[in-house]
Amino acid sequence: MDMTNNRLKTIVERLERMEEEKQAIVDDIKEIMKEAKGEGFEPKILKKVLALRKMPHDERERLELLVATYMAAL
Amino acid sequence: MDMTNNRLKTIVERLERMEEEKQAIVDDIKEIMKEAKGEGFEPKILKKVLALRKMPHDERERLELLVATYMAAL
Amino acid sequence: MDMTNNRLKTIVERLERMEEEKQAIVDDIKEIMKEAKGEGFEPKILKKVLALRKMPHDERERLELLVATYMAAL
Amino acid sequence: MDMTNNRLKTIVERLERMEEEKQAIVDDIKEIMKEAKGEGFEPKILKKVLALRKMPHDERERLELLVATYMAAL
DNA sequence: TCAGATAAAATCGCGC
DNA sequence: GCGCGATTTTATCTGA
Repeated sequence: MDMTNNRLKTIVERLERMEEEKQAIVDDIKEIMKEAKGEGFEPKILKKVLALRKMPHDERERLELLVATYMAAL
Repeated sequence: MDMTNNRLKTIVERLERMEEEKQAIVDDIKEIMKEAKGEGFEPKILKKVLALRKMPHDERERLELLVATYMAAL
Repeated sequence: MDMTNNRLKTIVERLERMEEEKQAIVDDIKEIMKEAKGEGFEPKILKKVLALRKMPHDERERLELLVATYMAAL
Repeated sequence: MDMTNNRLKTIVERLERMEEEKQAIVDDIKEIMKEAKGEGFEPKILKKVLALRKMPHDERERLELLVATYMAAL
């Protein structure tokens, strides 16, 4: 058998497995959101909370980039 | 202690863990694409192949037929 | 007055005007798509048709051939 | 002649004209960036400046959304 | 040419 | 079911 075809098959199947895993996690997240909603927590607000908790990292990176940019601009 | 706050904390932390896992998989997929590219497989084509394999057969036919129809009408 | 600052101002304002024009066209395109949908044409297919007509003929053939090759190899 | 085909043709050609206009503007913006670069202004910085000048609007919207969200969450 | 950053487009999920 | 807003994915661009 052609080894190149074999290699392609291996790659595609690996990617497909990983896409499945990813999708499974996405589904789990949705499921948790749904449960939380059933307990009175709004998904919309939960998402906002997650975003806010994640923000400090992003925000710090953004600030560092801006500082570097303007240092370079001078 | 307020059980509702505790419950909320549990939910948020679970979601954050899952988001991390998801991100790890996304990074892995990128890594594999990169490797595949190094072996001569075009990521762009690989993505198209994955999309085609994922799509229901009849849906794919429907799209192709419609595109052909529109093209012919022009 | 500092001529360099003046020049910078001119450049920035020109760019801002062009960004606005660009956005106006983007909005118009969306509007036409919406109208077309109302007449029974699927925006998704219309976009594919536009992409196909825009793509150089040989590039299109190259992509289709590669996809077919990969699919066949699996 | 089939009026539907005619209508489709009209729509597609309108869209193609608008895409051309859009592309022309995109090209103009690039051209100006290039000129500015020739005069010593870095495109990277210019883009940052444009983003900053545009931000107040976006930022205000973001804040208003946050306020509304948390009011709703209470 | 390539990786990393930016912007554009497509998709998804909510609310009406 | 449809439009709208948010998220995710794809394509483009710039600098190394």
